[in-house]
Amino acid sequence: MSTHDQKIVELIELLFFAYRDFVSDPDEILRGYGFGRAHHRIIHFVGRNPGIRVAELLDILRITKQSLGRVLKDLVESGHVVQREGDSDRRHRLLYLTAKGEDLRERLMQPQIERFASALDASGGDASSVYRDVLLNLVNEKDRAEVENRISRARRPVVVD
Amino acid sequence: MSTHDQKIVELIELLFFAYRDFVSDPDEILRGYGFGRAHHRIIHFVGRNPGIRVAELLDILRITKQSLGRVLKDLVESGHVVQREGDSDRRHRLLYLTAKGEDLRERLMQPQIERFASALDASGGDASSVYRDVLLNLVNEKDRAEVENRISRARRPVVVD
DNA sequence: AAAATATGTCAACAATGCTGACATATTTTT
DNA sequence: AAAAATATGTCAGCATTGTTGACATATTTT
Repeated sequence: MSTHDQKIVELIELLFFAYRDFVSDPDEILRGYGFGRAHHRIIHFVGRNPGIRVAELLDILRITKQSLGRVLKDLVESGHVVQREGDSDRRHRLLYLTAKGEDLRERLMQPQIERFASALDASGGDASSVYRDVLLNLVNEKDRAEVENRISRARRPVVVD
Repeated sequence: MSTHDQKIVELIELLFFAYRDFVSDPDEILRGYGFGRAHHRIIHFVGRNPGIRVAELLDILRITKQSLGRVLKDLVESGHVVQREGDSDRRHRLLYLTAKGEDLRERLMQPQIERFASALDASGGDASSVYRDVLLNLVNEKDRAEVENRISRARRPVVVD
């Protein structure tokens, strides 16, 4: 194994450690609600994509309808998410966060924002853009354009009650 | 929310997408063995830390003894991992990969190395070191020194049969 | 009218976390 | 030497979140 590969192995391992700690803060908050990581993902992506369709959410999360359904049901029942009939196509169920859902989304995100802010700060310069490039290029080539588009799309400030 | 925070939210989301795709290659390989992600983690960290103690592995993975035990048993039975009595302390069970285990470790790692190599390449310059810094700084402050030490520790080329 | 699509639901199962209790062997402390 | 602490293993049971496959309903497209 080359020196170059050795360095990469260190990055692979670091990604594990970083991810491990990165999700630990929200995990702890979620416990207080009786929710898990799956709930977090839904809250996050619905919040960032108001009016998202179920099929889109499935494509982002790469899980099955059944897995999503179970967890989504919890969130609708707890009043964090609402479903609306599609306008152009009434088969669609468009998903939105309620004010309560949006509050939770922000609460879960807060420690992650702080963690990233410190990490970028400690890493100096324009670490942010380099780091962003690498992450984006780790995504499957075929999904890269879509992901880039999705993350940078300005969020419409829609909260439904 | 500030522009700065907006940028960070994009990174948070990207981390999800990158991780999602990053683990997908090994996941597919593992299916062929009837193994899962938990098996991969053990194979990886035992391979990188030959002679590691059970307690250390638990600390890295942050799971319980029971969760580890179940999966570790599979790997011992399949002949990928062996346990040896500790030399200085005979209560210890030191873990090693067999040649078969080492082969699998490398096979699982290969697509991840390639993915990283392309991503770093596409991100130009010394993306590697910046990226590394950010990841390391995402790790909990109290664990950072230990993680840094662990990942950069040259692996003793020990394979036991 | 028929076919395709979007969503929901049921039942069963698998992987991988968890808690709590307890057993054994070994080492450390008293 | 006896007692306490430590490292590991194991049992039983349970929770979360993933899976497959089948089928139901409403709606849109052909």
